[in-house]
Amino acid sequence: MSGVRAQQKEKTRRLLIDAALKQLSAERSFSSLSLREVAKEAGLAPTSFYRHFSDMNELGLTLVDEAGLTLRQLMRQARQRIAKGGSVIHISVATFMELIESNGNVFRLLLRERSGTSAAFRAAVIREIRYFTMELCDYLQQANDLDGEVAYMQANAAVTIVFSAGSDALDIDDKVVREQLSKQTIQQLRFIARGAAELSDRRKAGRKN
Amino acid sequence: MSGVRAQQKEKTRRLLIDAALKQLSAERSFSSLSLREVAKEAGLAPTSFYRHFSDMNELGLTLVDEAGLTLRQLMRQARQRIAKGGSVIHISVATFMELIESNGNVFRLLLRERSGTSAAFRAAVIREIRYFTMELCDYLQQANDLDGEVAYMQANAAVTIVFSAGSDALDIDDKVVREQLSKQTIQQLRFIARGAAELSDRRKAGRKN
DNA sequence: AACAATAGCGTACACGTGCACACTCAAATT
DNA sequence: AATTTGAGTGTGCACGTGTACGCTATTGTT
Repeated sequence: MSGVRAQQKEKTRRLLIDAALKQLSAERSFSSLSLREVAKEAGLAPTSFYRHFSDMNELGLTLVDEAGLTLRQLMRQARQRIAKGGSVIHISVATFMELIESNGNVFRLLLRERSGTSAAFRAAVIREIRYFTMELCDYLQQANDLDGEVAYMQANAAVTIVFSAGSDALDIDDKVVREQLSKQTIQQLRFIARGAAELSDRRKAGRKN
Repeated sequence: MSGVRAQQKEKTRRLLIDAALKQLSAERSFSSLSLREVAKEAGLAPTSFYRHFSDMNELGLTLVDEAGLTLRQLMRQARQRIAKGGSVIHISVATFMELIESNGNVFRLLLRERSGTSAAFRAAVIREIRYFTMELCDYLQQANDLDGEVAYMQANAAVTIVFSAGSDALDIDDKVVREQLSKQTIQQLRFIARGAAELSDRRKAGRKN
């Protein structure tokens, strides 16, 4: 196993993945992609596809995994910025919006497959979003000293709001309108943070009595 | 124009609409439906389809319109229940969850086409959701005497949370888990309501000084 | 050096698709 | 009563699809 062969295989595997990603757009969903199209874009014969994936489904799940990875990188990036000081909510929203702008099609993939027709896809997307939510939950719990259940509800609501805003942002070209959307999203996240903090306090007070 | 003919036409038009709705499911999206399938389900020859819709697209937009109608009926229904007394948030969530249970496929249609590949579909869905949001916004503004902009942000966030919960509910069979989801959603809506009320108060106080 | 494994190719097939076209025949109009 | 309209039919075409099959050529193993 010198690797010359395996290395080449990995290379064309990436070619296929990238070919699929490249064809994704606002007008083109993964499910509308055909095996032949992807193979062609990768410069392969249709039948060679099977040397790497048994199925378009398998390719799709790989893409979802990669998208989840992107999401986790985003979280790390946001944390680094936060460590340098500034409003947590503001920085998080800004970082997320930058993802939308630079990796719109990856995000679209997640949004679409979350409500798609394949149970496996839906489960995979939900899993990735859950990771994301859980990481935020831990952070909130520690940073704001929240009740665990309350922190989860806040994290869940926050992720929902941010993803929805991201979805809206995908259809907005005007930079000014986008900024407006960010501002609104930030305010909504503050609503949630405020409500969560109060409930957490009330619960803690209840326990002491 | 005695109507015997027009009446029959309307009847088979409904047949087509119902056929399409019938074929929608968790595993079957509208975009995956073919003209031939729909026509067959309606008991028509494929080519007869064109006497009623120029396109599958046109049928789809009609379905989205109907879904929007369903949404507005839901709002009315919730209001009637609220008038009889009880927690506004609780009743609203319960009513919405009933819609998910009885009209899951209609709701799925909205969710999917909102992030679909057709700009026209996306616009149509967004329009319907906006109507819904605006109606809620008016209600919140009047009932809670809120600042207009704040009321909109609250309505927008609330609809986002509820729709997301609805989307989750579609994949939950267990009634207990569903109830848990409802409880969580109610709590999240309270977070938002709390935060919105505070901001609105602060704004009003600011104006007086 | 001989052999096995395998990435990639080209051909071929059956299938479902949207849609064009030329019909029929009942309802509506004149 | 004569004519026009239009809802619904059946046939047929060109196209894109997934994938089975047998092949080549290169790498890895013995």
